[in-house]
Amino acid sequence: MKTLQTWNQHVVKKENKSLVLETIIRTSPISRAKVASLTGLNKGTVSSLVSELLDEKLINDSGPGKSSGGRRPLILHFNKTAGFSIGIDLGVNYILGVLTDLEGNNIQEKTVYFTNLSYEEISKKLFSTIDYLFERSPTSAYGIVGIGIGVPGTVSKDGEILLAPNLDWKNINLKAILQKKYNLPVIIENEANAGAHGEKRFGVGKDFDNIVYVSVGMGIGVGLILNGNIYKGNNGFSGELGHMTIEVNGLKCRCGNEGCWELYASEQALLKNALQQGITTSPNKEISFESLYKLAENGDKETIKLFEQIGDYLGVGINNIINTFNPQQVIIGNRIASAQKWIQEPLKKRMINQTLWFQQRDLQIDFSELSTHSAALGVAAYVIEAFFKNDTQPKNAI
Amino acid sequence: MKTLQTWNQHVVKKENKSLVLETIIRTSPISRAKVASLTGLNKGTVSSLVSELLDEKLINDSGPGKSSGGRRPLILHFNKTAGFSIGIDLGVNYILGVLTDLEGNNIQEKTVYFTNLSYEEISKKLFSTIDYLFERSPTSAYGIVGIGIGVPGTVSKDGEILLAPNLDWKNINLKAILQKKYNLPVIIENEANAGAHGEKRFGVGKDFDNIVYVSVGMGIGVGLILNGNIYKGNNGFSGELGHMTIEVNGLKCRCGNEGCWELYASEQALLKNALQQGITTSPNKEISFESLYKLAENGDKETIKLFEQIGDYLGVGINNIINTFNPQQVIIGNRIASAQKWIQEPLKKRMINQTLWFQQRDLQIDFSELSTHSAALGVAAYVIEAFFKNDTQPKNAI
DNA sequence: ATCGTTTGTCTAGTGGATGAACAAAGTTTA
DNA sequence: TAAACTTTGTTCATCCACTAGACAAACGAT
Repeated sequence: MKTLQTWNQHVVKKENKSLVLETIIRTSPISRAKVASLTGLNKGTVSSLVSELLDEKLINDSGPGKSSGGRRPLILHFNKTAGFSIGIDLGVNYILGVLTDLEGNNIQEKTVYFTNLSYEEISKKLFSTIDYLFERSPTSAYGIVGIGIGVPGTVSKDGEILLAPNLDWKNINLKAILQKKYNLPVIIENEANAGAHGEKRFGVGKDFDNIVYVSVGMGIGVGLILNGNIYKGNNGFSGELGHMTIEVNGLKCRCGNEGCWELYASEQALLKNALQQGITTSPNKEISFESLYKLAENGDKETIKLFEQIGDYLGVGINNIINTFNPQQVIIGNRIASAQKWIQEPLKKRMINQTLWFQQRDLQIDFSELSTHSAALGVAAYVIEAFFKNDTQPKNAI
Repeated sequence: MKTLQTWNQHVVKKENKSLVLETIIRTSPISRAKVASLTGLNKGTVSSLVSELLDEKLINDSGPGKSSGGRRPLILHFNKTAGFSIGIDLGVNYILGVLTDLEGNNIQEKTVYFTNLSYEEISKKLFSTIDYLFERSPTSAYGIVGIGIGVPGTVSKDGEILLAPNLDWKNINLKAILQKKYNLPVIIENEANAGAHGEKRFGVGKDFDNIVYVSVGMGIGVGLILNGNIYKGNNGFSGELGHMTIEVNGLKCRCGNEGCWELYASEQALLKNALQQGITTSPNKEISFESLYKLAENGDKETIKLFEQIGDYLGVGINNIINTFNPQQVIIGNRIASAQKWIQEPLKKRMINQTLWFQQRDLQIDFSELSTHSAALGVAAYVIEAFFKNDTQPKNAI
């Protein structure tokens, strides 16, 4: 039995206050009268809610605006600097941290690169990145409203990192650790989910409600936005589409399965194929995504073919995804997005041949807009949303 | 911009009235006091809402019950016969119609079999099935509250059947036709979605919120319940998992794709393989699911192997589904469910080998409980739910 | 017989939305 | 330039739904 209770009457106020605030955020600068007509609320109701929001410093009044044939409106603005959010993309060999205002604008950022570090070393770098952003955050009414971390692995619903294979982490409760250290709300989210949310809020996914975000790095992660919300599955383990079987009795994967998609369509596959074909970049230098990218850029036919092959296999998996989710949009994100020019064509060709006609109606394939920042901005946005959800009841600004 | 407005204050009443009604339905027989404590609402509030529900004939008062040390409670019951619902499973070679009360109990049913009929002939049979159930419905306060149809094909959000390949139907607006003919609310739903809903409401899926219902008949359809709600995708075309690729460059499918799952794991595949192996049943008789079932039942090793092979391939696709959706439960439904004894083992074996360990936690594979009735009962339930959604504001019973 | 309990109704009170009136500050028109 | 209309935002009386608490009815326990 659900303990879900749809109760009382001052829920109405909370909801309406939320609605007013969201309307101001979306359409600011705006007058009280306009808010009333947009929301359908009474002018008086809006007036009183607005005055509370002003008290809470969440919005500003910038004085009279231009008249449209009557009394001049008092212009309201969202006070986007009433607080700040920290979003971290914790990658396999980098940490990207951003500091954003309450609108999600990137105010400060810092990237640290590394290779093969232990958990202790990485967490030290993580803490110093957070500290760095803390120090650079302007003073504000609410200060830092929370910390969000995107991780390349599976996260349970209570924020424990259960398995991050590429980091070699297992069962780490980063949420508890950070909450204790900083005494702030902390959100841990899968990197692909965070990226999907970032693209939806700030990138190419703005106008869509059913989005499949495919994060192609060394592995493949997928973030699903269904009916406008992230879908995490039962234990928060969804989106493990990198381990979808696309070839029965195919290559052996370390996950125990065979024929997994990410063995055919990720950076990992690209590098392996390049090695097998004996493609050489600079002598004595390890082959890498960047070096292959340069080779292709210089017109090396063999390398371009490798990228095209990745595109083709991406198409196979994406085709499955489309037949499963019937999304409005598929977004290819993470590093591979930079190779769009070679990947796009074979991918689309595979899709046109294989996807059911009625799935192609209103379907769009896009490449990431925020590029490497989508996950960090996405978790920062999650933090902001959580802040507002708990903050529509009056809270004291400084 | 969404026109979604979270507004006013008598929404509260509607919600609470819904809550009270649902509580009574779930836990009847029950007293007003118990409803109050279960919902968290005030006794007075419950009293007034209950009196409205009594006026609307949606609940009954059966007089005093047993005391537990104080005044005897007045026992409330859900008036499950205040109205009736019609649910139809429109199959490829049959029509199954059920008449249910408002609790979804099967009151009357009628099945018609046929082969290779035109749209006109089928719709005639459909109408006569509906008429049959109409005539047998008891008189009640609200009469028949609506008609629901489950169809083996894709249905758009406004109820148009876009493509039902096995019926050879295309772009048929059955909803408009029925609404006009019967002047009642009509719900058209994909058969797999309906089946999923049926199993969730009345079958093995009762206690789960993330369910994948795999309907294996001649083809494979999938109904997805995510976060407790049916997920239909952008255009209502989701769940076309029958056309998921499980073998690159595999068998050619009439959908234009290659290596589609349903070519390997459905009745269609079973029959084809039987033919190829030269398995003979009764001479001069066409091979069929039933005849193969009998052969296997009699211990024919070859035939059993065919079923096991289906189980294995079902496992491959289900494995993909699990890695995608991380559901709590997978339900195998439709006719193939009757072959559980041969299918179950190879299916589970494939899964244990291939599914990620953390996906197997809290995961359950079940076979359908309602068997052939899940889709019909499912749409009937949809109709009932739609009735209550529009009926929590007062409506006049007869 | 008395006391405590449970149930359901009733009444007064409260919080929040609404509509209308109104003042303030504009623009448009004659 | 004055009069008339418009637009904005506040105030106030009213309404609606929920709540708390009092109360009566009906029961069990001692």
